Amino acid sequence: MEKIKTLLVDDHKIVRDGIKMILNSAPNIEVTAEASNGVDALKYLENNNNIDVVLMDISMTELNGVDATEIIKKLYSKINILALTMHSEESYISKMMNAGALGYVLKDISSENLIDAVKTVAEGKNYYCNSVSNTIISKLLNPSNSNKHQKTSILSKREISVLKEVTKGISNIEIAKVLEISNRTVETHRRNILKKLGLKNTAEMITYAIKNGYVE
Amino acid sequence: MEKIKTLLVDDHKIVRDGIKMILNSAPNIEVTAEASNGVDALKYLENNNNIDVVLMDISMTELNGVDATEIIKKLYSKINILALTMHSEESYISKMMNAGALGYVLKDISSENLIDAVKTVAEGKNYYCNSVSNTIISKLLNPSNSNKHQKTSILSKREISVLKEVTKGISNIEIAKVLEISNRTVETHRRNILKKLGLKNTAEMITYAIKNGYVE
DNA sequence: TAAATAATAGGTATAAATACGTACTTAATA
DNA sequence: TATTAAGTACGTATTTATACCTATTATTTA
Repeated sequence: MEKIKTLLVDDHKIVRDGIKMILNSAPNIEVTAEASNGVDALKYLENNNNIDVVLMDISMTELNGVDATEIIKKLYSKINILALTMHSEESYISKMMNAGALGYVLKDISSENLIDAVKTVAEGKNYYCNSVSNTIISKLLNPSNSNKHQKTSILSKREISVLKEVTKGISNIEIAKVLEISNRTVETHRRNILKKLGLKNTAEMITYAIKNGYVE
Repeated sequence: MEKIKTLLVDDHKIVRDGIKMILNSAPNIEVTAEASNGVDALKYLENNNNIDVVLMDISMTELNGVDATEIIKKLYSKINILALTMHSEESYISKMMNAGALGYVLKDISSENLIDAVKTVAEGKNYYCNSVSNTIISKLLNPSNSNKHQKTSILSKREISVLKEVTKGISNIEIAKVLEISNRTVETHRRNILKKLGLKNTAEMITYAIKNGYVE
């Protein structure tokens, strides 16, 4: 039987090493390559045509997992991607699935289930670990519950720029200078951001931005 | 030769599994137990007297790595603790070392170096991975460089309480109600926090609080 | 014991953010 | 083509936060 060839993408070497040992212990899975960020992963895929499944972390320097997933699916549609991350927030899940991931598992998964996940995704099927599928199901059953977070991706490009500037701790007037618009426009963007996300002030905005990966 | 008995504390099962395989592959190290947070780690140590080295993550629910380290060193001074985390910020390093950790390594460490680290710490000696020792050295060479972060721990208890409330996005008047003090006192605390940390507004305060582990 | 710090709180003033309404232009879409 | 969303911007008013200053009490430290 042909082994499933995987590419591990995670910025922590010791985590890669550990997962490598776990997957290599499965008879029909092989860790063929690894990368510490999205850019390195893309470089590897450019030069090699032997990967079946990519295990992708989300939080990485250089190129994050969501964007990397999107690019990989565009360039190499046959490669299946399994998100392997510590983020259980719905916004991350939907971002990764929209980007083209087939599966989504958290890092508190057991070795056995991780092996299952890789096999399932390799067959082109979806795989979610329990807590992730619960999140998805509760969203389907109670969509109003998740409206607040759903609207995350509804932020426009300009609003995201403003949000990023706000987290730097600079005033509207300074933000206006950076973005080359009026400070009144910055105010309007801030108001719309708060409205869209159901937040009420700077403090909530920044907590939101950090938790949802708009900064760092 | 007697094996070094270790306790792994990390909230992600797959990470524990991986590190377990790495350490168990070393002839004189053995992963004797594991815990997913500080509380569970303490429970294990209460009932068992067989651990030489604790590998401790920092960010965990229930009881974080810094506090857990402090408690373990007080109760079981013979146990040596190695911090194993993704945080390279100086504030985390000094917090863990002050709490009583002997070593500090990042999760991008190689398997070989991790095994070295465990052996070194087991002998009661300090171990730092390269990037960590560089951070420490640059601090010694240029202390002014780190003044801003040094002052972290200078926040008083009350100031920390206020800081935590601020990150919730509630107003001074609401914070005052929660802490049962005047809103003018809250203002004073906020002003002192900003002054001590060299920050200038709510936005910077929240970014600071999140990055330095005061919340979540 | 003298000095410093923590925790408390008020006066007064300014700066910044938020609320709500309105409005124009352009591009995308039903 | 009519409508919607994005991006721009202003008027006015209110609420919050920040900037100074001062001050009392208790505790800690030099």
